[in-house]
Amino acid sequence: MEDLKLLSNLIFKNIFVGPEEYEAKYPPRALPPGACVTRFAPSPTGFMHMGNMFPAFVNKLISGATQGVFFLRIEDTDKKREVEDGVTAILKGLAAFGLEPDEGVVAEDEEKGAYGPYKQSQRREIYQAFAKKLYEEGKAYPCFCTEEELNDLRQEQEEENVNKGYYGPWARCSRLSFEEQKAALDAGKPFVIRLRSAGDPEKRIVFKDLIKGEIKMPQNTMDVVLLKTDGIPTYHFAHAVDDHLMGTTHVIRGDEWISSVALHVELFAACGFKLPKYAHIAPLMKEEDGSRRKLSKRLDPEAAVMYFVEKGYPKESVLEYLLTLINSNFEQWRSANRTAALTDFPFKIKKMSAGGALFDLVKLNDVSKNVISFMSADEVYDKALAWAREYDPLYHELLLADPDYSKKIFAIDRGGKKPRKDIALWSELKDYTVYFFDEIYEPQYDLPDNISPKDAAAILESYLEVFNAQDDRETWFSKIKDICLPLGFTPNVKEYRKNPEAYKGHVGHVSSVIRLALTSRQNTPDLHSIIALLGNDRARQRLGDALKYHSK
RNA sequence: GGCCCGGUGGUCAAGGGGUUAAGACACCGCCCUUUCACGGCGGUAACACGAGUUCGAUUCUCGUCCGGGUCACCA
Repeated sequence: MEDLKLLSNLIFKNIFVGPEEYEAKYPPRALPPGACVTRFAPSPTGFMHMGNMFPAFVNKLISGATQGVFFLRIEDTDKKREVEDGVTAILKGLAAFGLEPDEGVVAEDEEKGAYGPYKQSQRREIYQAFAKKLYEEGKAYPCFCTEEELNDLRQEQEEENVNKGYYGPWARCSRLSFEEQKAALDAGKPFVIRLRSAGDPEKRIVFKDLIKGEIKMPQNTMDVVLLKTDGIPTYHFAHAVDDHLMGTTHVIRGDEWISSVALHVELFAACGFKLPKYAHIAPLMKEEDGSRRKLSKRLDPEAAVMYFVEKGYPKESVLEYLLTLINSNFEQWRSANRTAALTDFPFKIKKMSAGGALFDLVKLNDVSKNVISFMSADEVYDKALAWAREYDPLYHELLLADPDYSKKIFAIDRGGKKPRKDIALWSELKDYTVYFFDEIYEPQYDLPDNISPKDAAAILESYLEVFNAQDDRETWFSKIKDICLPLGFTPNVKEYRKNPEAYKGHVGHVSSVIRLALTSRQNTPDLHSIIALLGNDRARQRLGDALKYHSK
């Protein structure tokens, strides 16, 4: 007994605060019944990508739907992989999609909440305290095996064709006596702390995954590393200690973690912690060469969360698209509640699909067009402006020069029962509205195949004679109809279809010539509105320029 | 290889012993229409395979196949 205490203090130096004190310091949360405490726990190893963003969103959704708490914990236990400004990158990615945590790390060196610190690198003593207790209870032991020894072990196991790992008869250090432990310690040998697994390979654990349902698998038998040589915990041990102390009720993470649940079950039991509920989310997939694979942070540009920000997808669009993947009944709800806030959607984790979905940019675009079509002109202006400030300075300047004018542009064909749905990204907007801005507009004088320059000139000439930008819609269009017949076109489209030989074309073709002259586009929103915005002088100028060109 | 998870149209998916197997995206056609969009109507297209249970399996069970994940002092 004395030996144990002595060794314990030798192994866990300067650990004077015990687990009981931490338990007291972090009491259970006072939350309404049914409230879920969820978390996002990334390691700061690079940019945010869809692979974490997706689960983060689900976590946020669940806590939000239950008046719970969503906190951010930084798992910076691997200094080798850590990246500079990693926390900032995570925070930025989260903020770009409105997924700010309620609690936890909120800036590179700032956090809020009573269950911190929320960076694992600052929780070393806590893990040590719990590991020390485990050691004293005989549930953990120091292991002095070197990397080479471990490699040899693995090779040996490979040759004997048995499961690889540090366990049972292969776990040499688990049988070290106090004397041997002490001797190694005194010799200054580096060591890790391992779990002394009590698992029985013949027995199975059963747990209920909130998404996948009942899962059975063999008990854990591995004497996994709890504390690394540097005294910092591995993911598994940190998960147990942190999620217990922080009061996490629901652990929602990618399903690559499913196979470690057996370990986590043992760890929680060994520590005397109540097991949280688990939900494992299938990964987002990508199709390539006919087969699918997990969306790759390294290989796929669209995996990066900032890719969507740069492209100019409104954050609502991305979230909404993700929701169509997350909850099978979201689209139905959305079509019944066109303008309701996303947070009003009655999210149910049970409705999540167990299989991995292909990430479909085409569908995203469709969702985005819908989202934008329901925005007001002011909203479009504000959001496009914010995007342009960051990613298109020239366009930003143009929008800013005359906000009122810009808003009128965005108001065309917007707000009615059947709004246009042709913008999916802010980055499309400049090209889409280019003819409204003289600074960037370069007229082009192409014509449709069935219109000769001579006819075009004739149309423009006749039109200029009657043109007035102040005309109301009806007058405006009747003037166009009126010039048709004398020029050999018919104002009646149906008539033309019946009898195409009799005419050069119909009013649509005439309009096309005018549209082309004014915008250099075959397709535009409502021409009458465009003319009104362009104003008399500018419109006349453009019509005249085109006339000059075609008369050559 | 061991252990897990998954498999309904091209994609996302509803359904869960008896259904004409929803809906959305994409695609095609028609209608509306001065263009494009929007909208409306319609169309092509699916239960991986094989056994078993059952009067009856897409649904339940088993096996096969295929896809994915995991077997670190990484998370």
